Amino acid sequence: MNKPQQLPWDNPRFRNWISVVRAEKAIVRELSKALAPLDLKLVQLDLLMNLYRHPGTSQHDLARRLLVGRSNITMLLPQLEKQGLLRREPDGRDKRVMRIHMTPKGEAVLMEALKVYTALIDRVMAQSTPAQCDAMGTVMQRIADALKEDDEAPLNIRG
Amino acid sequence: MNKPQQLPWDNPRFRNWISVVRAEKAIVRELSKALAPLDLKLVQLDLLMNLYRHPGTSQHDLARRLLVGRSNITMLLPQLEKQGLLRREPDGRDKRVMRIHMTPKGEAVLMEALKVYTALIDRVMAQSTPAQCDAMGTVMQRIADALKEDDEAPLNIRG
DNA sequence: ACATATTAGTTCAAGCATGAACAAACCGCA
DNA sequence: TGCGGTTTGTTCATGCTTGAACTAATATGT
Repeated sequence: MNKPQQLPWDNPRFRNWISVVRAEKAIVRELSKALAPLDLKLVQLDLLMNLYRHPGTSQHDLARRLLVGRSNITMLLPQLEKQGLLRREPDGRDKRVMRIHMTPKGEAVLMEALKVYTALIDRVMAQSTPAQCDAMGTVMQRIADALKEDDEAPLNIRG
Repeated sequence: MNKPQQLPWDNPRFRNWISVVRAEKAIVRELSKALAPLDLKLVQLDLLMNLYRHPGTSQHDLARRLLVGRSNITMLLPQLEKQGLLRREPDGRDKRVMRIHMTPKGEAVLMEALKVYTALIDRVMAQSTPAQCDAMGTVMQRIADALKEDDEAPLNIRG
């Protein structure tokens, strides 16, 4: 129909968001390349990072925190287990759940990967002030919070 | 196992970046849901947005700007062409290249999708000040610029 | 002009993520 | 105890993305 009076590209908030998307894409590409020597993919690093902060977690909780399907975890774990980065052991009380633990090798690889990761982040943020970075983090945190409320309290009408 | 003196989670820049990743993921999920009624996927919207700003572009340039493979464009276009959102016509001078143009229907759908997009962005950024949003945009722009220099192929999206 | 290199687009096999359907284990309540 | 209902993890078919070959057209160098 008729064009909107104001194109999104004239909207400062929208333009700023587009910058986010582009930067995120660029970082993902760069980080993927940087992780190749460690034989780690981004999703695998994501998993290890979560696992480090939640030792002995279940596959279900892992999937929930990583925002991926449970079946994805099922197919992701054997790769990492085969590489000796983690081990799965059945829960004693609930025979359905598998508890995931990192191995020392897993921690070592994670630390190496995190060095690469932080080096990249430090590099690309070096030209912005800490105050700017914090402002960015604040905005992002609020975005995630705003959308998290949607998921947990889906009060809006679904039809 | 010697742990690094400073874990990345203690690094403000890294923590701020993690917020970016989470926010971006959340927005992507939310936007995908919001675009479903328009029968548009995110990559398709991405393509239309690029096409709007670069009418008559070639598939090769589209792929380069969208940071996807050329084969991806080849398989993406027929869907959109079948929906009547764009048309492909051969270049008069170079018989290898196809020029992509949006149809009026394509523009209409794009505008509808952009309304949804901007509404979402406006909503999640409403609780941050314009100054904070601009700071965020500045940081992101610098990140993209820093990584653009790495790439030998200059992708000049800003027109 | 002709041989070679390069480029645009396509095809195809492989890798990944998703969600529905499923089995096993657990929970709750009578 | 026993019977539905729920939860955990797996399997499988589907769709998406990629990168390597491939064809056709163009550019380049001698």
